[in-house]
Amino acid sequence: MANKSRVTLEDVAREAGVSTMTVSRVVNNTGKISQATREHVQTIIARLGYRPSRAARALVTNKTYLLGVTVPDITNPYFSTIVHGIEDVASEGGYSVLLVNSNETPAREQAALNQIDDSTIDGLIVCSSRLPEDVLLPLLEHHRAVVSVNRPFPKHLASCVLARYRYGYRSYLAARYLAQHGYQRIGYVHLTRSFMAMQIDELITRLAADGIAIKREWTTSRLPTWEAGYAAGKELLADHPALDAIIGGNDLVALGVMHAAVEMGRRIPEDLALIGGDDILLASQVTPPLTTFHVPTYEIGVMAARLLFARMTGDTQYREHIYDETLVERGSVL
Amino acid sequence: MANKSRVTLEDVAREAGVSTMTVSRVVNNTGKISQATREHVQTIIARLGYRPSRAARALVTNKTYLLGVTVPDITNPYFSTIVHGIEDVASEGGYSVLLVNSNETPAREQAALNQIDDSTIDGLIVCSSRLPEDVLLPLLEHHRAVVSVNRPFPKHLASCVLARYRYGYRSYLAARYLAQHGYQRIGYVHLTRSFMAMQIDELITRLAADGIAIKREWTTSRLPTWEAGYAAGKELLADHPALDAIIGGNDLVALGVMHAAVEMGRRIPEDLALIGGDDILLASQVTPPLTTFHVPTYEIGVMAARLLFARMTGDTQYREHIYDETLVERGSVL
DNA sequence: CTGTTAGCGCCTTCAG
DNA sequence: CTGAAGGCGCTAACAG
Repeated sequence: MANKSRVTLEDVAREAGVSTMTVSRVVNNTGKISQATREHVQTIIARLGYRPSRAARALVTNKTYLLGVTVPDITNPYFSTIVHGIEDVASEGGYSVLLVNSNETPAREQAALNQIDDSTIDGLIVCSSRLPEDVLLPLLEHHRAVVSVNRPFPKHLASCVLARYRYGYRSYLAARYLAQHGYQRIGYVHLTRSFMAMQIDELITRLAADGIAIKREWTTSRLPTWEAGYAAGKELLADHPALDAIIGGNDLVALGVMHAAVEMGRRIPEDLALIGGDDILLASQVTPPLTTFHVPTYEIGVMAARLLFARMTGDTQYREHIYDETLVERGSVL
Repeated sequence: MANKSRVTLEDVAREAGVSTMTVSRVVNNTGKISQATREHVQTIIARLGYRPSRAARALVTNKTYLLGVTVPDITNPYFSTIVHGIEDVASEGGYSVLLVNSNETPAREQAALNQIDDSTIDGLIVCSSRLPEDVLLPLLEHHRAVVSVNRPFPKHLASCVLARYRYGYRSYLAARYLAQHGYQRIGYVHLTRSFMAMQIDELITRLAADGIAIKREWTTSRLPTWEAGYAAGKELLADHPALDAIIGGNDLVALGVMHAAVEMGRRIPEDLALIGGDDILLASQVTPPLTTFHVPTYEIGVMAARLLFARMTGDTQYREHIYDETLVERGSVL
């Protein structure tokens, strides 16, 4: 490192008395090389401390060995576990992960996607994008391979990992479950910008068809964070003290509501029942433990990466991986 | 994208009737360009959908606008929050983050670092590396700028973000705190491979000097995960039922111990006191809430990124950012 | 088995 | 204000 500039193939070739191609072949284990020259070249490589330039390689081979992954919030255990799954598969295949954490800010997601194109990464996994279709789709067209998690896409653009029904279908199931258990006034914290979550109006309509009445005022739309859930809980319970159950769009939100409720003197589940979603560790550790929907988060990441690799290796078929969200009955409902 | 190959500077130049340099200048907003040609070129760029190749740029400018970040476990909220902080600063500066999640596997950390060099990223932040010095240091020498989090490095190699005393000093403080509160038989779950955590023997020795006796058998060394803590709790409490307090190397571990203890019929804190470290959300939400050490995790990420940018922009001075870990007294200690 | 010739797409340098 | 030449470090495609 004392020398000013990088050791190149040419340096090695000169020193070894061979051509750059021979060195290149040794480095890449390509073509036929006599054992003698191979070893000789390897010695020189070691002595000079040569390391191939990924930038130069990328330029000529058009491959970066990088996968892009966008998530709205890496701090959310739901997403960090997905990333973990992706990472495991990627690293097996010799790939690294370029992480884009948009921090629940669509503008930032857009900016990041805008500067990452097919010369930066070989493939892209978009998790729960918060961008509207008309800005998202054009940004994806520059890429050779795309996989979407938790959001359906035009089939020619990307393969998808999706919940069996819809991501938000579980809110509907949760409401029915609560109704069956005798709860009458059910509140709902919808997740803002989640394109998969059931919209509030639709939920109300469908439940009405089942004879379950939820009022508009009992619902609110928030970011998928604990803090947002906490604030939602405070407001909902202050404005509508008669609520006897609240459905959170995910565990973080439901747990925030739980904290608010306890602070306000409600007993869970006697005074207020709670249901979340995602089954994060925290959900199982609070008292009472939170009834929620289990989601195979790690597998979602693994499957997304697999679907991406399939696309990257020329499989242009649209493929889908459907996962199930299963109710985990715990103590937050009577 | 129907066309087989990428639109290049040359395509734009030809179409616009100018040289590639002119186009390049327009793209990069460099040098003096007449308003007329600038606009003309921009039109062509838009029409052709030209996007500069990052690979080609990287080759000639030697800059990738990528920061490498290695963490042992992205699923650990401690690290995902640090990454969040790094990401925020990076994206402000137009940088993206290349994430290496070694999954608590040193071999994987090594493999990943080995294929990421200064032609891949412009700078590297190494968080809580689990690699021994003799394999880690050589891997870092290839990089232009390195920052270490939670592990001291030779000053010429990297700037550092470190806990004021040592990362593991808090275990010592925790033991003293427990002793002051009347606990006599204090167990300790040390974090395996953490280079900053106080070694078990040292902790015992120092505490002995303070008149606090901890037996070797009351301690164990585990991975920094909830599951590992749970297993440790089961074993420690089964083998040494007389323990009246246990210190976890971090919150995840301490919370695992708590769960095990409750399952085994212990009341917290009456039968068993618990102290963790990191102050993750989960710690504040269990019952009773966990006494722990607050760590400014997000700021650690921010500072690490700032120190890295300083190094990348030619500041070769060794710099250090020291953060404090402050005890948060909650309900898991009488 | 090994070497030669051409670029990959862009920017740096130096002329105009 | 604009252009021509050259090269970043590597590999693909041909020769030998």
